[in-house]
Amino acid sequence: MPNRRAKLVSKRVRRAGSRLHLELARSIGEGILNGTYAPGTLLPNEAEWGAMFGASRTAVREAIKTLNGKGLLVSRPKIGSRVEPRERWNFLDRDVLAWHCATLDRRSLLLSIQEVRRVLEPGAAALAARKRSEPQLRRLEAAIQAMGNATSPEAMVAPDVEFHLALLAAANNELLIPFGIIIEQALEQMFHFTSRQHPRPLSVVPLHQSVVDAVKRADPPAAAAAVTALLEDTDAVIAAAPPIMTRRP
Amino acid sequence: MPNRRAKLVSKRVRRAGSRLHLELARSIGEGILNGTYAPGTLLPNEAEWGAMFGASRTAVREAIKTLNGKGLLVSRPKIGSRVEPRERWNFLDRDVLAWHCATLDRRSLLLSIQEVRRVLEPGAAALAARKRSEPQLRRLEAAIQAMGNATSPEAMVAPDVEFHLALLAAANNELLIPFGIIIEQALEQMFHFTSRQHPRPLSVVPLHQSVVDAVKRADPPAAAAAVTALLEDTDAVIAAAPPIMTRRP
DNA sequence: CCGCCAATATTTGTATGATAATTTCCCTGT
DNA sequence: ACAGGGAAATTATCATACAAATATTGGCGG
Repeated sequence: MPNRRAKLVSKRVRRAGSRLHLELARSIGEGILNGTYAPGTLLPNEAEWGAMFGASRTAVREAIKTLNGKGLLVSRPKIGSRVEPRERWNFLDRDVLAWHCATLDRRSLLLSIQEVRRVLEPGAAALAARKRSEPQLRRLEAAIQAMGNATSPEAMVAPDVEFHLALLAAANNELLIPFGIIIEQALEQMFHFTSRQHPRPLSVVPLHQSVVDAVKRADPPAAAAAVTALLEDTDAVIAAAPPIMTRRP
Repeated sequence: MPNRRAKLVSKRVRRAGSRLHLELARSIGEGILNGTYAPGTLLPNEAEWGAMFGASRTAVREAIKTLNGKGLLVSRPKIGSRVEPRERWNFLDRDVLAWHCATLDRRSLLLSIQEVRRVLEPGAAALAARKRSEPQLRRLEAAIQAMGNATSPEAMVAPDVEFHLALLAAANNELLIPFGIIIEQALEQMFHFTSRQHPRPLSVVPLHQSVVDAVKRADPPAAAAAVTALLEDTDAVIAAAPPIMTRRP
């Protein structure tokens, strides 16, 4: 009975609703993001992964294909799969960003994201002021209204995200859309970051409203300035939070 | 003899060096990008794709996994694979952008890209002026030197790309890195766009140099302004090109 | 001793067929 | 009319075999 594979390697209890190859991708992907498998490293081959996880080569291959598409690794016959240098990683991919978040303390992540937002969002707002359509304006106003209607802090997050995604969309440039996921991450992380204290200053709704006003009257510099003010508000919240306790639960 | 599959559907001659599943991904991906399969459409199931291309279900599944990772579609049992709405598509993925380029005329693409560059690159340069390291400065200067040494127009493209990627890297924010793909596409397309005429004005090297100067002396506003000047130069080249003949060969 | 070439071994790539799991859809019973 | 259950379609996973690609190794000749 030659190659009887040890079946007890991992008593994997598959969570319902979670596909195996997604779980494998997450597991391997997190290992890459957190440095267990550094760039340039030659990963275990497909058979070994399969043995490790108690999964078939098929499932492993599908996971690897997924990671391949995210720029985390490349595979070649006779060589195996090698971790790509970080500059090839697609940090604007939803999963990659999530796995990255799992390895970074929340404050650093937020600072890094805010930096990008300060570069991107004012410019996007200026574009929106020039190119927005009527339905896009309505979408912005609906988001603001939903923010006003929110009764609890967590009910505020979704409309806030929606507002910023709507603003990106109003810029009418599809190449900007992928940046939306970092906004989603930012606001979600902000919510957890400030959960102990007062969630957001009461000024947020007027601040958002002034963005819409500028966009509506097609005033790009004002739109950019209004967004900048909004971001400074967020920066202030981050800066005011206790510098300790930035690890997630 | 019930379901005898027609084997002669496509006399596929596989190009050397191209893996089958990559070819399938490209074929399906282009179909999605060019609107053959609109968002919300239910795609043929895996067996049907296999029959269409004369490939096995295995290869089809790997292609689908790839597209899945790029946000172009989602698959669910009993349902099949459905094309996602455009806002989920990851346009900052190398392949997606390439497939997108194949469906757009070159001028529109360039205008769209330049719009994003004007939003992001000045800000990135300002960040670089504040946070660049010594090795990053050297990388910038090496790129400029290579540009100066270029004898032919096509020899100019690579160092030009390298310069802008180095500038992005000098901003020291990994979330900006994926954006580099757009720059690569932009400069490559620019090269083809202007291939008939004088490739780039002779002023490009000094313009790049002034960016490095500002970054070196840690002057963020000047760095942003220098990059803006560089982008305006590119805009001028695009505007000056003949408005006809924007289709690729 | 060195360089070239061919055999080889290892790993991914593709094919095939079978079974499991998931979820829509319809149908039946009340 | 409605709830619940079963059938059907499709993806998900498994197992196995073979093909293709390529780094390594060993031999051969100069």
